[in-house]
Amino acid sequence: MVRDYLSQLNEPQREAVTHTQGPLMIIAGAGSGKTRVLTYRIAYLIDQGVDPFNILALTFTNKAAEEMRHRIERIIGPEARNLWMGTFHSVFAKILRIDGFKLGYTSNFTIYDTDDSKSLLRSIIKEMQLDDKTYKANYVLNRISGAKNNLISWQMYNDNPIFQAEDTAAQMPELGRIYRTYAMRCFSANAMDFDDLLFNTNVLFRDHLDVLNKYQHKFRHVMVDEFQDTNISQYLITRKLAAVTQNICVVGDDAQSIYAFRGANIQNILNFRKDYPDLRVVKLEQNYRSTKNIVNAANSLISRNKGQLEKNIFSDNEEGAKIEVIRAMSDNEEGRIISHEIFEGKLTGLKNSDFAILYRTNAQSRAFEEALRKINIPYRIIGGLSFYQRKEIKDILAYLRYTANQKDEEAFKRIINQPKRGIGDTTVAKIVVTASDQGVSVWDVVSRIRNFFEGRAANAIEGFADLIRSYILMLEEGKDAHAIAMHVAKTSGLLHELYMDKTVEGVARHENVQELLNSIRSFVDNDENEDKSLGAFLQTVSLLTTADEEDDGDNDKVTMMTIHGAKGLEFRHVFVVGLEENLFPSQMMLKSRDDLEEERRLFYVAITRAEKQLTLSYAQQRYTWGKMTFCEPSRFLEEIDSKYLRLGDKGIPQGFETAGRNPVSPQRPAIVGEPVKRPSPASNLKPVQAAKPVETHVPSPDFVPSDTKDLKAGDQVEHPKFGFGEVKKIEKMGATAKAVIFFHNEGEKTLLLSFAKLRIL
DNA sequence: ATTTATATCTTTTTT
DNA sequence: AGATATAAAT
Repeated sequence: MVRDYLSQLNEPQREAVTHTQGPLMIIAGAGSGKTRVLTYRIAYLIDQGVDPFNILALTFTNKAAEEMRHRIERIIGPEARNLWMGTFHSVFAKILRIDGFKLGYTSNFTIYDTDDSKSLLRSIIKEMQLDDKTYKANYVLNRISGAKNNLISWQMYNDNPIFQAEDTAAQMPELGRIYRTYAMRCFSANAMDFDDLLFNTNVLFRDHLDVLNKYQHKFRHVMVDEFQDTNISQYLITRKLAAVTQNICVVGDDAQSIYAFRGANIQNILNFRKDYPDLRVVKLEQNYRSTKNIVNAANSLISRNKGQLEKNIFSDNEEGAKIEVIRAMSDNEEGRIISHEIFEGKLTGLKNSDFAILYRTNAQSRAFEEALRKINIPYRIIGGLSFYQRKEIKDILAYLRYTANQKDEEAFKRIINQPKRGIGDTTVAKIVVTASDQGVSVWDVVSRIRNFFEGRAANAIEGFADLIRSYILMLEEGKDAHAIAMHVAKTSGLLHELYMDKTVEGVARHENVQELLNSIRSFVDNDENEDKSLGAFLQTVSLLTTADEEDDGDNDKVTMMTIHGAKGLEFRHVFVVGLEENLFPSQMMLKSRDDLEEERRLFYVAITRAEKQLTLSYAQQRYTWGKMTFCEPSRFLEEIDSKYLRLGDKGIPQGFETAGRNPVSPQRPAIVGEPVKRPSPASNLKPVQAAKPVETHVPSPDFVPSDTKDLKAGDQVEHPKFGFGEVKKIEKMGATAKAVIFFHNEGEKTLLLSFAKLRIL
């Protein structure tokens, strides 16, 4: 049966949907209707008689999977529930939960997040008595992660002299040993980090052919979305799964590959051709999303990258408005201008949800938050400090993790003295030593502490052990995740501690915990989750994407996120902000990987999110690490063919709180001097009309920050960014002192004096 | 053993 | 500016 949805597709799209037997690669340009094709393809497979149970679809975020599942459900009905869909990590975590025992893991293994991994590495480095300044946990983790993503085990790493040589050259000859210890510690903690989920799946399929066989026959059709962002480890898993049926379909766009930093490999696309000689390739080249102007501008940018897969992205949409380029004096002004533009856009009938602000780093969101709040535009931030990374949440989760898995060393370290129960570092160290001396686990010592220790600390530990035992008992009785979490929150003392804390933060934290409990309840109440156990919940939670977090139901909000988070989304009007050299392209990326092309692809992704309107902005100065720095416009601004651009005729927003703003304090005479010379941008890109510089404080030419140690209340001061103000009070805390200063233009600020660039007048 | 004060570092993106 | 680690004081 051929449903009418096929008639809604163009020729290549239809081919992508109906080519169901044998390997298929879909090169899907930005906005080419990829999601629609994937959805219909699955629906079509089911219409052709394939059981949803036999279809595996790997997506980039869990949210994307859920969304697709719902779309499919609308076409083919509730059968869609049986599809296997999700991220690589979540699908293979599920498989490892079932079959991981063959590798020596139990089904309730813990998933270590990046923080856990780093913390474990830090303690290993310390134990090995290595210098933690040469061996940075971050770097070490990256190195190990890179190895795992290329399927290099710690044994192989240590056997291969090339790695030794590399590490010695980098002054870190002990990396191999660290890798070894790390891997063994994770294993004995019954824990896997993110990379292990993929690595161990590979090992499982390599060493246990019965398991491989089972899944090869189960998944008769395998589909991979965002194929350009898969790494070798992921690729090999899919290749193995599809080895029998050869029914593998990958969808990707080399121009949108932006995760090489975490091991993604565009080579996969090329390898794919070699691995499947009778591969069918379909190119989706028509962009349905954006105006001609935006599509052409994006093409003009991306054509600067070498080694593109050949394709010709075009649009039949209207010509559309030109891309607006805005120059702002400062990061704060950038926020003001853009919030103002959104305000104006809404006057023309657009909704908040039509707008998105995209930036390179999460830290950039601050200026926009402030500006939007000021004029009462609701917004939503995706990413950043995620809900599940907050301390209070991680504490509760650590209790739950420890209840599920007493070998979880990181969880143990987190909760043993949280809330305070008089068990300090020395006590913990004693326990750990005893455990390894006796050749038993830490939990063995803790749960039978009387056999080893007595005294004050032993009492506290006994109390802790009893607590945990009561939780384990609930787990064994088969109580669901919510019942256990509720009990843990109440009896651990965490909730009570937060309840007692009446500060603003304390109340917020208490609410966060309540929210966590609610979300556990909805997990348990959700009929789509068949496994309601604590273990199932924990695994789901640790693999949540930042994009997965629920919103509060009010959806008409301006969206703010990093460009990485924006993949797969589209908005009517997109602002790409912070287009400054060293910020975007990121200095870090250029320094560590020397990869301008990936940054350019990132910019390409950002641009192609826009449907009708695109605004690019950069600031001339910006506060970073408490210091004001001058910025140069990003080279990317020049890389777009200027015929698609309209250079800022909109310097500074009129009205709002900026009116009447003046660099000169009303109480002080203007300081006369040469106009401040700003370093002229190396770029030849000049806005048609210079922005009026009146809006921000221009520091006096002879600005020399005074020694602030004799600063006192009542002093008049000048600050290069905030302008003139008066000191309200000084808060001294030992060597660190803070000054509360009322700035005439900016209001009250609290400055750390060791950072503050203040001039006493 | 725990709390508080001081010193040091960080610098990106995310499963 | 923030977090986190170390040192000193309670």
